[in-house]
Amino acid sequence: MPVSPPSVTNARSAPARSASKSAYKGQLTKAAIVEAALGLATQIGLEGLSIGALAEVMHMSKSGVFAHFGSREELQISVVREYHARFEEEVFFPALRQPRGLPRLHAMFDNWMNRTSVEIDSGCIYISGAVEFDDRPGPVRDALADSVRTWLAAMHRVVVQATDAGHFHQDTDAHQVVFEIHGLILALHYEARFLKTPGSIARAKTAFAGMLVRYGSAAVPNPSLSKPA
Amino acid sequence: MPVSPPSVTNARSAPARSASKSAYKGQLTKAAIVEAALGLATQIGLEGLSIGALAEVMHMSKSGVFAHFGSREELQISVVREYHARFEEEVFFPALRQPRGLPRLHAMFDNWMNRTSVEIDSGCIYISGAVEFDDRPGPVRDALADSVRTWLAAMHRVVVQATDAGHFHQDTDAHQVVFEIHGLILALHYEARFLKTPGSIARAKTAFAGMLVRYGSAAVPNPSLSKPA
DNA sequence: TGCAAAATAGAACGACCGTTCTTTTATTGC
DNA sequence: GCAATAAAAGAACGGTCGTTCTATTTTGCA
Repeated sequence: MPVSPPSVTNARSAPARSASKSAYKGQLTKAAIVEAALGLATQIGLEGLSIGALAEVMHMSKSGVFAHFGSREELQISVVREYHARFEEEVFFPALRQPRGLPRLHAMFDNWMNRTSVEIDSGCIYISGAVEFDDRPGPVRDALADSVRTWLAAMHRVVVQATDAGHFHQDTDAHQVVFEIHGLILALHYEARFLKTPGSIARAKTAFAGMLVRYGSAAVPNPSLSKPA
Repeated sequence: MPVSPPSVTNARSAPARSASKSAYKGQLTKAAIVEAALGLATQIGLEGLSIGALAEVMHMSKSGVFAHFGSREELQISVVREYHARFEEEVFFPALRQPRGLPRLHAMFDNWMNRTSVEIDSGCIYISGAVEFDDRPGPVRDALADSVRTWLAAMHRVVVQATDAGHFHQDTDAHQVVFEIHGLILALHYEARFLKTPGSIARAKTAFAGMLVRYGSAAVPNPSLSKPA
């Protein structure tokens, strides 16, 4: 299950005093640093994220920032985890309130696309991180890949449910559907953010609607083809 | 027209002696440097490309390498131009030997996908560059975006021709087709290179075949749906 | 209020970066 | 082969980076 706690855990200064009782100020500071780091990382990438720049944003000293993580790598991992949590919060969990099958899949795609639309300005670390770490093994790459795989697996589950519910052809390859949806999001991000091609959001929506027609069972007309609100 | 000469032009040491007659050794060296730089850039990105590392590969001094370009930015632009030339050579020009319309489009996709398959190991600077420069204005970004736009425009032209030839529905939106094909390539690159998902190449092929069915005119059955050789 | 521990600051390190300048070597044209 | 010129090397610069170490300040708890 793609559930991860907010996880404000320290790298070096773990209190270790039996149960975590007192909310040290350091943890709040660390959370604020991670938030700022996430903002920087979405713009300039996880690799472009520097402790010096982060310290400046936080009005802190480099060593003050550094002490919270113990290494730049640990900082990057914290950023990935924070991004993962927000992605779930914004894209995955709300979709669970929709009924299984096609409506839920449609909600997941809409939420994902809305987030990507925002990220036309801010950037997406699942996409930039994939490029930065695609042949750089290590814990950062692992954290990134695990997050993305978790999300794609969640989508896959929903597609299977849609097929079982008769919303898709019985012989629908769920992995194939997820692959193609992923491609739409990637194309949207590429063309809108890099090429600045107008109308990319509409293209992604149109393509998704076309996918539903192609994979949709003829017996059961697709209930959520019309744009929701 | 997406045609660019090999363009071995110097930044600082332009001979300027009327017509360029003598083939200075420096131009050969520069071409070799660009080739090595292209190899490095595909692996670690245009931003990761450093003159020091490049000098080491070339068994030259940093300043020796540097003198050929005058700036790192100029080096990066040279790499982009070289990549552009090879992309044309490998993907675009061979497809022109196919008849207009669907066969040519199919060849373009196949060539593009074959190249992307190779780049699962080596990396694609059209993709990594988009992430590295998506909010970093300047001549490198411009060179990259121009190259990609040129290529997408070429694909668009071919789709229009396929529609005119009756291979696609008469109301086919060519930009939409190009958008979706682009998405397939991006998904292939992402899932194969970063996530290491097996079978991604087959997924891209399957999705393209599905696209042909969806956009294909019912009157004229698609001649090149079967895999070519 | 006082004391221990946590949080932060500050300075310094070695490494690598792109770039500049000067000097030496290699190449070209006559 | 010689002189002119291009190509390459070498050393040094200012800058940023992640990290380490020590000192100082702030916090939390009795």
